[in-house]
Amino acid sequence: MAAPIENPLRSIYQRQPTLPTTPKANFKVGVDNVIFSVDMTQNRLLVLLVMREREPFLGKWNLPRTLVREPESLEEAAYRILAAKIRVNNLYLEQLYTFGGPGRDPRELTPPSQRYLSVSYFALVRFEEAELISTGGRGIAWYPLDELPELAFDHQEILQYGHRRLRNKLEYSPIAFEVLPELFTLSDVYQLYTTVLGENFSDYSNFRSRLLKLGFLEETGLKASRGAGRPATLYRFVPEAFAPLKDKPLVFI
Amino acid sequence: MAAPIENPLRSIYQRQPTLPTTPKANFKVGVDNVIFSVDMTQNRLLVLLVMREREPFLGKWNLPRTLVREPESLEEAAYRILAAKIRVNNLYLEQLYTFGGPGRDPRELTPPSQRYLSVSYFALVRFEEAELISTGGRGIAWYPLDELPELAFDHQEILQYGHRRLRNKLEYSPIAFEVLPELFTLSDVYQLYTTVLGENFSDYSNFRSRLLKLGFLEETGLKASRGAGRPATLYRFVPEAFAPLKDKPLVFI
DNA sequence: ACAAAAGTGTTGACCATACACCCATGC
DNA sequence: GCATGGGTGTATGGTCAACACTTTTGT
Repeated sequence: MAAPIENPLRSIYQRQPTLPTTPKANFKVGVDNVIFSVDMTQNRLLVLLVMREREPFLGKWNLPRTLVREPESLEEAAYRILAAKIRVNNLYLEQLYTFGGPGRDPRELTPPSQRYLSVSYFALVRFEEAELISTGGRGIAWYPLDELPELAFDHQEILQYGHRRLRNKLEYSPIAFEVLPELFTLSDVYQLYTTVLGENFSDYSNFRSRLLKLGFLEETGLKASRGAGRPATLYRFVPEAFAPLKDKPLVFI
Repeated sequence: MAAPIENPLRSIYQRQPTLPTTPKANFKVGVDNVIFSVDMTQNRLLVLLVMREREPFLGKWNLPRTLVREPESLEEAAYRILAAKIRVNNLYLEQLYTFGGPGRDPRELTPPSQRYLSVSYFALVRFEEAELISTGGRGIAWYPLDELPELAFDHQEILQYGHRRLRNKLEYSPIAFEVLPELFTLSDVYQLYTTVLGENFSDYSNFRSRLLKLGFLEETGLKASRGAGRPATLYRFVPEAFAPLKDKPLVFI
């Protein structure tokens, strides 16, 4: 996964080194969450956006965010905004990337000189159980990734970076099962993969046998009947069976 | 790559949310570099360490680091420390992870309350051309990864995280060629992989044919004779030939 | 001539892909 | 009984690990 803002090949001697006498910057640290979920009924990949209620960018959408408070860790701050916006029981959360260039936040222009750095987090939640918490009424919504509004700050970039991470993670780690219900059918899994990675990422029957051969899905014996067609077997993800595969290069494709 | 400090499965409702009235923390932002290089003559993986010259942890080793100054970006700060410690022409640099929990730095204990966050960067440089810059004489050295001294702060953790990233990157991206000389033999490449990933990661002849089949190494026609034995063909990395493979899941193993 | 290092080839096991086909249910 | 979605099987080609073998050099 390449970092988005870097050019690794640039020689360090093409740069004018910052004079060591420049004062050390003072930062406020924000945490920005890229929260994804998948609406399986409509096969849509969604991201959670919040309408800004103050300047700068009042009235524009942005990612759920907060400034880190005195006693809390970055991860705690990430959980805090998440919990302020939605109620969920299961989620996957990991740090994404840190954006810290000068000029990211227009508030930096007004003295006393203050820099704004933001550590972004990436989350995946179960759409069916995610209950949005409406504070005062308006201004929080799931947006399909292909119908995004214009975003404040550099949140477009952060979101793209998160999307790339989501697709990669799906291919080699079992985050899908954090977000599927306790019991699920194999076509549930297939659908989830399809809506995130796009159509024709793999044949259903091959996907199916590959997945089963990995050996961490347990047949429950229960069946799910959804309208017409043969009822599907319900499976359960078995973390203990997955553990030994943790560090191996997996391919769910 | 799992984040090191997180437990994704923990429910957010097991946490006591930070009261929104807690004041926003003020941060100094440090950049810590995990700088690797490979000594091919001795088959050793090395990391650059610096002896601390002030409190806290005076006299202990730590990663090269600096606080971000007013006008510079994170990446610029990373380049700045790197350039202050070594002179190189080629390097690979990318952001690693951000560590920001309270209590990481003992200086946080003395008021006025100030938090220290550190954004770590990961770098790979060419050992043969990396010239250490000795400032005042002592206190900067390449350490083999299996003979590390005790490190200050949480730098042991940062280093381990960097090491994990290095091994992963080596498997699916061409960073090795950033660090090999312009012209190299296939056993140079093999040796580099072996010293980073450990012995028996793959048979030489299989590694060789896999690598050549990828098609981004160009035979130069030149030969390298190193003592006894058949002279080896010198190859060159061709970035244009690699470009189309950029987003595909590569396996160098 | 022979040791040392580079480079080629072969084999059998496994795995991915693209399909064709069978099964259980609702209507 | 037929449409619908679930599930199984198979033939083809490719890839991978292990290992034997050939080639080109220095001494």
